[in-house]
Amino acid sequence: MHTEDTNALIEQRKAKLAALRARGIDPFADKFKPDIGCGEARSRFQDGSLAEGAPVAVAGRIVAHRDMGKSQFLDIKDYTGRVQIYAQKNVLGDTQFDVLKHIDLGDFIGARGTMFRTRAGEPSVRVESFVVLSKALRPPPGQWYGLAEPETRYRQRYLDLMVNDDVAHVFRQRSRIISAIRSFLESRGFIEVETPVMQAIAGGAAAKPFVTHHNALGCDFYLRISLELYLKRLLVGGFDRVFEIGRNFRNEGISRKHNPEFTMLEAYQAYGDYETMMELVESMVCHVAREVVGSLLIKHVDKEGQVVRQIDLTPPWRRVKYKELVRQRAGSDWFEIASEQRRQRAIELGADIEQCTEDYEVTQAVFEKLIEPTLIDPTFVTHAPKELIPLAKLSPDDPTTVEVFECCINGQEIAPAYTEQNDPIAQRERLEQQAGQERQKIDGDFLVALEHGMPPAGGMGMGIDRLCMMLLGQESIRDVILFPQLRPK
RNA sequence: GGGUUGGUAGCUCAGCGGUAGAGCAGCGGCCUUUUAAGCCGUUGGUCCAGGGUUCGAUCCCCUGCCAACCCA
Repeated sequence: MHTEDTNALIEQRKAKLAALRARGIDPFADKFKPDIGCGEARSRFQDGSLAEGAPVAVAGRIVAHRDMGKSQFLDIKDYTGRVQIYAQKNVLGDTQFDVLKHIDLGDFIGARGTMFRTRAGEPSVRVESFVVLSKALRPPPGQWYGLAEPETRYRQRYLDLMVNDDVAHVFRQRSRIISAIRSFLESRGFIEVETPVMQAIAGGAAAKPFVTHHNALGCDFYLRISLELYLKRLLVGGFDRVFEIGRNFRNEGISRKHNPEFTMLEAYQAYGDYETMMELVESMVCHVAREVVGSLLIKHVDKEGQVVRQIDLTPPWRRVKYKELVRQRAGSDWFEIASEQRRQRAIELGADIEQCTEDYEVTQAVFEKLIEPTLIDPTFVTHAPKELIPLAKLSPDDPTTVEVFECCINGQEIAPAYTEQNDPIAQRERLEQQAGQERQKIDGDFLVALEHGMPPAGGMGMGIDRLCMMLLGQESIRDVILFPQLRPK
């Protein structure tokens, strides 16, 4: 990034700014109220709802400039799209026409005029007057080749959005996805809440937290790693259907699938269970896909436009038990053989078990490495081993497993859900077991809340960023987060 | 943390052991229906940094920094 103001292009623009001011024009002072969007004016002229000669006032950023001498064409762009405006010397007069000499790509202008069609058939605004609304002192990235360098795209996302329309489209779609989720949950009687981001104990998941310090209280806080334990407190309080869409923070690596801060949806429904949540997740994702993508068939394409992956969201979604999937992939005797044999076989299969100390972790490594990436169409993987999930209820028909599912789509975990544990004594035991010696990690206040009585409930979480990747065909989480985490410059 | 690739003009990229190139943008000129406008002319560089090899390094070697991707 070039921040030194010694650049010649910047100097030239500053000189133009000074020239405008010398003429009594302050390019930042003018207010201008457009009465129609740029793209809107163009499309409405095309469909006939805006007639030849109709007066319009449009404003936008100059994205192209074709100087014909005594007339000029400029493309201006706003949120609705772009439109061509046509400035003629004999209409504007020498003085105003001359102002265009001090205009650059990237500047904002507002123009009044009338709609007409050029000889080439382009809907255009014949400019009768215009004002400079903002002078850009730095040049925009090239319009034709765009902006390709990933670092600049992420670090200066505004430039990426300015010139890469497909990128802007992804983020508008993301906004619509979150909006569709909200309206879906609200239509089912859920209320949206906000719970603390700074927590004395970061619970609800196994992840390394970020630490911060509160000066006045003289103590450290953690940025939350999940929303779960506070939303359950609200179930205790009588909010039977709650959800929160919020940022979680995990102090771990950065990858194609991981950003240190990411957006999570969690929803809890009293008197529901994990099967209730299956219906909820399936209906919600289908609702969002129909609303935003307009189809239950999601196509991912490469740079050449070739379809590289197709995801079929048509319900009902496949439901399969965790152990069943593992047996299919790793051998029908997987759970019968000795622990050492499992380890050996996991290595032969190519799973990475170097970090694994417990038996269930070996199985989980097989699942993560060899099974999860193959689950492209939506799959509810149910009945996970109880060791994996300490906040769920044991399954009555197989008490080595819990009443949960992990919804996998696009080869990624997208939504876990449980029949929530509401037995305070069993919950305390599970958490203490998990915490091992480190007693401080247990959220005692949460357990007190459970002791006051939590209704039976189903709960679900959903990684919004990964959902967006799946629905919008993006292969990196950085392409669905406006400002992904980067090393500070 | 490991591997791979890369860092050259505002943007996108070539190039190469012999004093740095293109397109676009910019600047000057011509042009009143262009749309990646066109035509003529032209400015612009710490070739990421440091060290080494060499008569000579943007290029080869080493180290470092930064980034992207993959793996952990």
